Amino acid sequence: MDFREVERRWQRRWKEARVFEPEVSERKKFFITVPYPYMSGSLHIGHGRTFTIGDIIARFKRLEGYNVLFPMAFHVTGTPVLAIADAIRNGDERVISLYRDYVRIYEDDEKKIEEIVESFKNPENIARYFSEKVIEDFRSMGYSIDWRRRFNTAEPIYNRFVEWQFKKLNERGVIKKGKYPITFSPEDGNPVGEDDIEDGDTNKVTIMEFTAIKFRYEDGYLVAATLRPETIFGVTNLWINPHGEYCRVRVGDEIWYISREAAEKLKYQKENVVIEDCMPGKNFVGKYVKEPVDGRDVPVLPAEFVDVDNATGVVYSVPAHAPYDYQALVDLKKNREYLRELGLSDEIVDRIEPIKIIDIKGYELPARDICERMGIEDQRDPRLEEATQIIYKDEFYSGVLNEKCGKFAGIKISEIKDEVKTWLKDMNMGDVFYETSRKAVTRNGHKVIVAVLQEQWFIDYSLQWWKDLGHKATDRMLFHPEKYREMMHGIIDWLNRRPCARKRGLGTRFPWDREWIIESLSDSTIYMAFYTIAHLIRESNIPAEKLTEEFFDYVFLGRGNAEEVSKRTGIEKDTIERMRSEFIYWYPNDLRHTAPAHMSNHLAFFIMHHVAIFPEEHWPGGISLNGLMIREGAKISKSKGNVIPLAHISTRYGVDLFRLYCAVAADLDTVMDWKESELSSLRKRFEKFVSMLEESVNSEGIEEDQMNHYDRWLLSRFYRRYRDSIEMMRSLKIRDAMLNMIFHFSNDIRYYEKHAGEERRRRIMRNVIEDLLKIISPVVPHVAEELWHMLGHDSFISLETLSAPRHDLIDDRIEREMEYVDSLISDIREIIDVAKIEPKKIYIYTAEPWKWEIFRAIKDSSPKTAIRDAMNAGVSVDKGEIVKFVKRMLKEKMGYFEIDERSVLEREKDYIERETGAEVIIDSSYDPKAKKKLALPLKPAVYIE
RNA sequence: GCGGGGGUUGCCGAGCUAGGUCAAAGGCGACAGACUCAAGAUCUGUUCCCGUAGGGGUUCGCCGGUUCGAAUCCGGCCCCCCGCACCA
Repeated sequence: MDFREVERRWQRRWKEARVFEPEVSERKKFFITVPYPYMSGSLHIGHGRTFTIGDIIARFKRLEGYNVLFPMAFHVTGTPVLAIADAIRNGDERVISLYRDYVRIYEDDEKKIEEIVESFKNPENIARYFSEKVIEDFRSMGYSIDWRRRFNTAEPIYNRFVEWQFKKLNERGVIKKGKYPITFSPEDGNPVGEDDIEDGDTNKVTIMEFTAIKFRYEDGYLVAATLRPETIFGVTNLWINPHGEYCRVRVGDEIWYISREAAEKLKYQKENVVIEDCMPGKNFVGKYVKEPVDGRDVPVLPAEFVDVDNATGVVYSVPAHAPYDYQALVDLKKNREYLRELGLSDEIVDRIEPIKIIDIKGYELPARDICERMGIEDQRDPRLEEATQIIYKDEFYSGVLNEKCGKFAGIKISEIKDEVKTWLKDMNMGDVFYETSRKAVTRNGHKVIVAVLQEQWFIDYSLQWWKDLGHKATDRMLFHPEKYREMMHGIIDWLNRRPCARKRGLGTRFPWDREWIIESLSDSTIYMAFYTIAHLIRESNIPAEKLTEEFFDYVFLGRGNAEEVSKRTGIEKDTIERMRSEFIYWYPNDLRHTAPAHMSNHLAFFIMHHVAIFPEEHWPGGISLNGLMIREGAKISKSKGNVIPLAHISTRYGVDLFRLYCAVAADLDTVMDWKESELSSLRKRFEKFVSMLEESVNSEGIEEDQMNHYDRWLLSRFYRRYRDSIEMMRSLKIRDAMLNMIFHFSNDIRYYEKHAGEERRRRIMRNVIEDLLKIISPVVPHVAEELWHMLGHDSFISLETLSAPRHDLIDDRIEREMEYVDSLISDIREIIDVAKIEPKKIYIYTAEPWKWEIFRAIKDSSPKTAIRDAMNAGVSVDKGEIVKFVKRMLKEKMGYFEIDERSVLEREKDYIERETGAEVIIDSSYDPKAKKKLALPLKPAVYIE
């Protein structure tokens, strides 16, 4: 078979006959989506896996009788396409050569390639060029996509849809504007992402929220930052670095004293921050500040461990619970000379005693206890970090605030921490100060700090009602593999406020603030709804302006009426009604197939946005996922140079072969390793399988009354596999189904041929070929279509429906008999091998009838009652013999199944002789080694000479 | 750190949600035989260890437990992978 020719022919005919363009009908429907690809380049085999699996599912659903919609569109919003166009415009050689390579996949003429890449200076051309190519690529992969419904995410009609989405979200009160902390580089004046940070990929930088507590000092506050605001009740003093530089800072109408570094950072976190004047840290030493809760006076003391470049550069001391504080205090008390140098009296430190505010089992005074246990003797000891971690963890989970903590007394830290924080803020005793989790610089060596965006639009996923709905949907949906359901629950819990607008990139303008562009993950959440009407918008040539809020309200939510909407928008009433019914018919999206990488963003938003906007009956039906594809053990990436473009599949491998490989190489949820060697061995086996099928096309099947025992065996095997495979496909065990139907069944065929010969194999295969082709057609549609037509059908197998499995042909007995013979043959082989015999004659002895009687009697017995049951079977044989026999049977763990051993052996005598190369004699009275008595039911005794 | 997943015989990889029929599917690799002048391809067999009669022994990350019986259930430990937001 000329696979390439076959692929092209059927792709052409599918297109001509519009077989994958489903219409609204009475039939049950199935709406499957695979996320649209991002159009910044061409797609490769790795992407191909996901789309291929999606297509296999779509095609299988058609076989099950569903009216299947599988649409596709193109994602172009966001910054990457823009960035690429910029780079090409700026003559960035790396990018230009990368894009030359991409274009070279499709074009031969170097001049033309140059022209095309030149045109990429305009980002729209990039999107357009690759969209067109992807359509070709997907067609060449045989994907059963309805292309009438395609669109790209930068089109005006789609922008209108995204605007509508945001208006609906706003109705629900989840679109908010406010402050938002991000990592930021003051020198670059830009936000920095993980990619921009030195070692950001390996050593993550997260944003920590410190509570800044205001201690009254002179005309303002000395502001100390802490991650443990609940310890404020145990504060004994403040620590300041005497060598640091501290500033008087005007923050709104307050005066704060913090380190210079902190002041610089604060400018990016609060409005109206002005540094007024700076002084050395030691100026503060020995002064007293007022602790805000009880108004106690506490001293400011010097400490070397205080880092002016961490948070506010001022920390408060809780020596009872913080190892650093405890140790610093101990050091200070020991070091009188140092005190004098700084002009401090002994008394100021001697008066300080740790205030214990947390009760916890196993500690008397936690900070002291841990320092003593670890043998820490100095505040510069690096193990203090570890000690802090230990105390923090223990206190957090099992510590309880004691009577010194006012209204928080008696509550566990883990339960009260956030409340203390809010309380401090509400009482204006505290504020928030953000700091990075570690000192970080950008790749150009610029300092990374936390900035707070003051006017950021975001979607507030933290709302409880919303999360509740998300969980509810997650509980009802289908997840495959099932383990992702748990993960989704976790992700929904973790979701928080998320910025949804940016200043740059392609996309939809923010409806209430045209300077902003809706961020491109937020515009790709409920777009499956848009597929249901996209082709009608185009068909009727409806301009984007007419796609108003009330239009979408009616079509997607059934609000208002068509008459009115038609009048207001000028869109034909019929068209509007048609769109409404199209949406009603196809929605919800029954299955979304994609890769697990999208769980925490796309898929979570997919669920959340649906539950916020749509009524329950239109919530997502399910999510299925397949793992990554790697190649020869390595990640597939342009920089590794191991990319195989999707466009090369057809010529280099063959599309059906690729599809089959995707189906069988790995289970859906595991990583698939593309190995050239496996692929070539798969090709050989597949080609052989196909030509074996071709041989049967013109053969005549075998009538049922003409069938022999081997024919029935093969049909039994086939329909058992066919029945099982349908179930496997239903539960998306595509790999198991195909291994079963193609490879395991091939072994059956080979076995059959050994018994019945090649000619008869061709004929018996004609009996099953149509059902076989159907079940494998989702995976290898071109070959299946070709053979289907060779068999004389005019219909498309792609639109056929599965026949019910022939349960009447599944015959346990006949299969057991063959197993029996084969296990006997392998026993004989083993004996020959172990005993090193040149076999001439093989004597086979079947078990005596009384053994069968007992076998029958104990078939349902437990091991404990088997002997008793055997005794009661009424067999007149020596009791000792019976016990010995039953014990052996128990050991063999033989499953009960009754066959007439002797007649099976007689029938298969020739076969056994052929396989063993010796003469076979059954139940002879010649028994020189007294083997017969060793025979068990289903396990004959053997003597070889 | 938080959340999710996993460690299986030379390698890859099923089985482990419903414990026994599991020395454990399948593929790759290796070995032997058939075919061939030869190579390749194909087919057949073998591929944890021992064994001159179909048997025995030791395995499924480590330690322990439940059970007549565990790769499969429970507890602890070690190791590995993935995601963690303003980025598609």
